[in-house]
Amino acid sequence: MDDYYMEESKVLKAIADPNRLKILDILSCGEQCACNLLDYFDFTQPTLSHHMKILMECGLVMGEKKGTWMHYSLNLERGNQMIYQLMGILTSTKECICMQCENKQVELEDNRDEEE
Amino acid sequence: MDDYYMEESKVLKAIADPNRLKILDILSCGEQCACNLLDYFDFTQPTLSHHMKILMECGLVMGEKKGTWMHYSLNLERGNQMIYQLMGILTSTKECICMQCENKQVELEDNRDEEE
DNA sequence: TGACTATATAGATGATTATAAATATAATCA
DNA sequence: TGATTATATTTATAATCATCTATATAGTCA
Repeated sequence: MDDYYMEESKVLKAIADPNRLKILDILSCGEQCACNLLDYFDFTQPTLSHHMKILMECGLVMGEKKGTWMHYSLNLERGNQMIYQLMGILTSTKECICMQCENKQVELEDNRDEEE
Repeated sequence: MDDYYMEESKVLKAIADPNRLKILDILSCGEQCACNLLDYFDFTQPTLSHHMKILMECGLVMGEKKGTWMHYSLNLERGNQMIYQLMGILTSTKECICMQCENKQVELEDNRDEEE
């Protein structure tokens, strides 16, 4: 169960960086090569390469080498999956972790009784 | 403009941790006090306090002190806002950063001509 | 009041991360 | 072939982060 949070946190860690959010925003309008992407930023080429690797490792970005140029594009299916899972965490569902321990539910009800 | 990515990355950093995702999942079913939350985890009370502070600072969680107990609850409006902004970044929109530099668009078209 | 309980804060530590400089790889072109 | 260009990798460094121990704060109850 905790593996689920671990996996989701990996994708979120990948996008929890202003530079990588900007990269995703740029790619949302279509494929770009690394050299074009670099123009938007102040950092050096190795740093861009590092960020692209992180975005590719979590599956959000796909890379295709065309001759000398590396072309990057968004994997929208992966993006949708990430957002769907995030909404699942923020929403009360039958599968939710707080439904899986009856004692917890009882304690919760007890607390509510005390409050009102 | 870059401030936008900075702000969004702060919320994402806050949730990009497996323990904090689990906390959000638990809170999705309703308010909980800190003592109940702690039962789900292996770490110590000060560590929980630290995580709750981070979740509160980004506005995703609200805390209310009731006597000795601290009661935490999800701020769903903030959660929705976060997801909406995330979807905006992953979607091609008129406001998108890649639309704001005409040169970039020209370069992009040139690249496409070369490819096909 | 004093003892107890719940929570927060301070300070320290080990792990992870963003970045740059230097270097390596690999494709293109003269 | 050699020069140039685009990208990736390696290594080092400074910053950030998760966690712990110890301590402080503040509310409850006898």
